[in-house]
Amino acid sequence: MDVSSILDGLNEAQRDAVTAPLGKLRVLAGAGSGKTRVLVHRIAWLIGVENASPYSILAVTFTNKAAGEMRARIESMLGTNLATSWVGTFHSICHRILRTHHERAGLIRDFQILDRDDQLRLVKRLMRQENIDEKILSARQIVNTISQYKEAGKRLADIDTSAIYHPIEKWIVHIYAQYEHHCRENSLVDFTELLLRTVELIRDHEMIRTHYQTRFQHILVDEFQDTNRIQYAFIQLLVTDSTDLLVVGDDDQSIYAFRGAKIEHILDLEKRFPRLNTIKLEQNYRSTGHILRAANAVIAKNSGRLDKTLWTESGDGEKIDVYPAFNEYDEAAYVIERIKMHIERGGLHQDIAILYRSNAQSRLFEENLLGNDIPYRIYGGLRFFDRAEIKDAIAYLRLCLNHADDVAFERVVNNPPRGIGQRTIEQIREIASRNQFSLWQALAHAVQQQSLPPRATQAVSQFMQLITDTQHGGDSLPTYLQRVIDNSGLRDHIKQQKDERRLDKLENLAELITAAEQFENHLSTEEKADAIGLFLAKAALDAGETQASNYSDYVQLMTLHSAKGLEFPTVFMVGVEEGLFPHQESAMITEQLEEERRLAYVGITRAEQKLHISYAEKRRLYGTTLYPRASRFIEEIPAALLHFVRGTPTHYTVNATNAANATNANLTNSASSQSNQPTIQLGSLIAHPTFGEGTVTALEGDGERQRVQVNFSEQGSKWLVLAFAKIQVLS
DNA sequence: AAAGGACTGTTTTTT
DNA sequence: ACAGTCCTTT
Repeated sequence: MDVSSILDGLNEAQRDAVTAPLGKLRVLAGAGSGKTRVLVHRIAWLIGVENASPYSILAVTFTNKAAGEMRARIESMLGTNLATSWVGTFHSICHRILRTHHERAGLIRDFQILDRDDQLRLVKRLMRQENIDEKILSARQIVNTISQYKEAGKRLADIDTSAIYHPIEKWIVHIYAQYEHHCRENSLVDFTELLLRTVELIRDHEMIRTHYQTRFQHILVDEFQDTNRIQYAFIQLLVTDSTDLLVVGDDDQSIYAFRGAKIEHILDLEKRFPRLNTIKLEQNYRSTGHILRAANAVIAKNSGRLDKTLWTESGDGEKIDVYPAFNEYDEAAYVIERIKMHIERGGLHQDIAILYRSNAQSRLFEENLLGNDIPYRIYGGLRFFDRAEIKDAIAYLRLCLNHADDVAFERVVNNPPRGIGQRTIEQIREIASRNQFSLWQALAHAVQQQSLPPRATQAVSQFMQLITDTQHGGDSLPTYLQRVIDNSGLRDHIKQQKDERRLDKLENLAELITAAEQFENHLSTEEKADAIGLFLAKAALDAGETQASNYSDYVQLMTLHSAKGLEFPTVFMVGVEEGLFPHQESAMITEQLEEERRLAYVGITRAEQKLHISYAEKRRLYGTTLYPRASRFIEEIPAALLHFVRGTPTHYTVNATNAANATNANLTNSASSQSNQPTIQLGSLIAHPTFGEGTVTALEGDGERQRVQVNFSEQGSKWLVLAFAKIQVLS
């Protein structure tokens, strides 16, 4: 691999980053500035020029997708396979370490991973056992607090229980204790535990620590602004004075504080590494000048930034269209209309993304896209391995392999229903906890002692028979999985349901077999021996395809958060209103408001050619009606970059009284309740209780949407919706 | 074991 | 408003 081909096509800053001397380097990569490129080329540089062994490289990402892309790009660039480098998510890397040193970590080799759903089930069960009322303290709250403790590195021993006076907190700690006990007994590890246990392992075992510190001479971390406390601790434990460390990230795109990310990690990195070099990537290859200037202007309002300014060599492009909609229906109609125009001009659906702050906003757009036969895809939602039928099948697989897997046991013991009711299960749990048995052992015990009623004994015996009959006899992963699903009766049960998603569910089960086949095909020879264990880990750590294939022509709908890292020729940012975005809860607290602003920055910088921003002047939310103002983020964009779009003004005379009465009969005291008013028309002089007097400069819409633009002598120009504005027509 | 009715929470999400 | 969950009923 020669030097020039590694540096080909890189700009100066990118080149500086790729060729930087070994040491501690922070690359601040603005949106669309070629961040992944730098990571990929840097690794090629390390291997090709610095003669680094691929074995000495550790590259960490947050998502499986990012890890997969990075590996694929490096491999295609180098023309070799990177088998000995570790490229993966924090969680998959920690999983690998724990599996390797499972005994030292106090785990069995095939320890299982608890996802959030499993955690909740377990905590709920413990709460019932302890008679804690879920109405007073939710299982979710407990799970969240446990995660927070773990993220802070707090084990039970680190919690001073005598200093806790609040009963709720006492209960939480009490359940935490039981939860920990149960997980330790059963070799269960939740997502946060995967990281914490690894950090403790490396911290407390010098041999292991030295091994990895020596091995990983080159450590690269992507999206560093998203690291939480344990992830940061993990990196710090591996990095020594001689480690070549590259962290890449963007403080302006830190949008995950709510899940524990600490922006300080990227901001204050030089405090940890005084010799840190910093390179900023500010040239943007994605968006037009107008869009970038808007993004720069908005983010400039934040404090404590590392201060980047994006620029581009491409032209200004079009202005940003801002559409003040009458209400959310009008907003959707605007977006649909623009999409149709785009298609008529020969554009593709996949060029377009609709981005919103909260998932609930997707519904209206879905309905309208559907109604207009425009193909669309929604990102997010349930991922493949999170679907109930898939989790059921996986639970059967787990139970067949390890009868002592109580989490799997609980999930499938009466699913499909086989007459093992609540009553029986209670008895089994009782036997299990009295004798320190697994639930499976308790079943066997109960059958042997004939301590269950005859019908239950019958049902239980059949269940045990089913599981023991499905032993793993050395078949391949997909063959065995197929057998497990067949024997479980899941398929037949789904067939009998009159669920509308019945066919989808059956398809998903078939898809699971396909996934297992593909997974096994991609394993190396030595990994094949572990195929089942590795597949189970994948099912827990990689939720499967979450997005539509790139080859299909769909309009894309997603939250602003899930849009991070993506780009689209045309972007609609919708619902850009005070209360929604910035969200109500975030508006009062500076840190949270700044995070919302970063989210706005992320949204704006998704657009390549054209950005539309819309907001509704009236919106129904949670059963009430809001009359929001345009978001401050719109005001933070220089007006010269914006083009305000209005519906085609309808220049005809309307009767304010009728219009208002038709739609808003309850509004007394408004102009609507007064008769004998002159009709409102262009040039009418009107009075408004707050804005004073003004002249009508435009009229548009009809019915409930009918509104007027009024130039008030004191307050300037405003749009008012006749249906609720308290207008008095003077002439 | 499925179906109806009350109750709840409602920003963002990966692993 | 509304969807998802829990508990009751049949």
